[in-house]
Amino acid sequence: MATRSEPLYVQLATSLRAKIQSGEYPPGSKLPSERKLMEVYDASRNTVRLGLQRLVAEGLVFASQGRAYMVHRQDVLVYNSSRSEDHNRRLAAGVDAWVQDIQEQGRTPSQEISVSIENAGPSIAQSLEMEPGELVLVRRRLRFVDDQPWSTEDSYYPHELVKNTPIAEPADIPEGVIAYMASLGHKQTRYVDDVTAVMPNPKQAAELAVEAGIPLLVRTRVGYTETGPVRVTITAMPTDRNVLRYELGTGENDG
Amino acid sequence: MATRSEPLYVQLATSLRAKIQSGEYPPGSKLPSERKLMEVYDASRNTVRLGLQRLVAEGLVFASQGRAYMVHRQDVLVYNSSRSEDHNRRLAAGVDAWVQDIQEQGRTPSQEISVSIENAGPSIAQSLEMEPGELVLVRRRLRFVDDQPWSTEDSYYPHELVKNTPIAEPADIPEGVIAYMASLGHKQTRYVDDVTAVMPNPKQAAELAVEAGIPLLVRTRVGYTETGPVRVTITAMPTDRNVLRYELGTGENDG
DNA sequence: GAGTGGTCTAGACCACGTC
DNA sequence: ACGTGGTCTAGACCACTCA
Repeated sequence: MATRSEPLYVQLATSLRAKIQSGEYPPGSKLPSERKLMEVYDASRNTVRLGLQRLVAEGLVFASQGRAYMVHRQDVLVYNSSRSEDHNRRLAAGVDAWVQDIQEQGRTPSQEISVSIENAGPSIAQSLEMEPGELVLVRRRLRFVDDQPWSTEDSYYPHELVKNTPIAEPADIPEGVIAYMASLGHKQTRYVDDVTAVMPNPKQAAELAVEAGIPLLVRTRVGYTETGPVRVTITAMPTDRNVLRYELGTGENDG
Repeated sequence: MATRSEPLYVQLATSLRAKIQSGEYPPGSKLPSERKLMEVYDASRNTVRLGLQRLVAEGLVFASQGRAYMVHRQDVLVYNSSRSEDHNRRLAAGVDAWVQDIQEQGRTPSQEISVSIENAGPSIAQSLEMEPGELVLVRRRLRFVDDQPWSTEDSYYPHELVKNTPIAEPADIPEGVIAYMASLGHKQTRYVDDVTAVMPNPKQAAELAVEAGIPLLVRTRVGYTETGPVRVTITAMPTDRNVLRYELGTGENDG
């Protein structure tokens, strides 16, 4: 099977992985300590750590100082991306779509909002069809579920469009930003989402409290009115607690 | 800023990361060797490796035996998920939507198909509203772009629905599976996509030739006819070469 | 063959959690 | 106080790539 024999630390990882998947170490349980595993697998501590690290990188287990390695628990909520800008639905609820999605799953959402004015970077400028360096208003939201950090959502607007409006204030907008912009004459009629995933950088890892080995799902949404793009929203969601959902019917893309 | 001073290997990673992002080590270039970095940062080899490993885990650089660490190149293609089941478009092209997407970006797509009959696992069974253990036909596709592995796509069908049809053969279906199933009386009218990301397990990493630190984007699509689900497709795409796109218009989700 | 990363050992001390 | 993981050293030999 293997060309030679596999490295010791790979064997150790394979062995522990099998025990986790078989239920010998169920979600939430502790693994034996590194020193214990040294004896069991007759390996040095560094080798044991290499093997454990592999499981951490797969997102199977996580470690923290002073405590034993623990098997990861899954607790995933669904964020329905295809209806998240639904105008009627938002108005009926009086809250934003994410808040409603989370409440429907029996959880308590909250968010911290901060607002700043920045120079558009190259990618934001391109999406908004502006020149790099032009002013954009940035609305950053850190979202919590049951007081645990859950996702970040950063929206970029051309500054000219939203200055001196409630959008430029760091507070909730009851009817939602989309509806408010429509009342200003900027009614968004089309959205393009690009979805990818990255490993968190240190800043993101701290902000969202993600364990090592958990990727971030990144959705970049550009909102268009009849005349052009007016908003870019970048949402970052740790995949150990989020699934992004799109519901599609036939006929909508036949044009 | 930091509570104390940061660990040496973190400082090393931070320093190298900055040099990569500033362009001192551009994409495709080589990093100094581990032994060289030992001198520069006055650290042991293990410590140097810890720091480099951090950059590998972020997907910034990759390593392979006998060669220097190299800064990762990006080469990303777009897969437009919202139109991928578009009936008219598929018929016009005579090829499947993924093939058309790739060709439109000036690249050469190809795929290997294999077919098997399996017992449905719990998650597949639930999606197809079957009992676990009932027979499903599995159509696995390994997709290539310019002869490089690009993504995998595994489709699951209730065996009763497709046995003794071309779908059960490991070959291309010129008009596409969706159109063929429609001609059998199973016209899919609605799709639900769940998107998440995972770190590849060893098997996936080998099959798709992904470097360490690159997450896989995983799309699970369930296709429904008027009477119920008839197909589950799981697509796995390394995020260093794929972006998933959804185009949404207002009105489509107002129900 | 020289240089690279990959694997591995056998120690040491520190920081943190739990008791 | 004790056990846990976190950081770090100073070696060694192996496997692979490239000139």
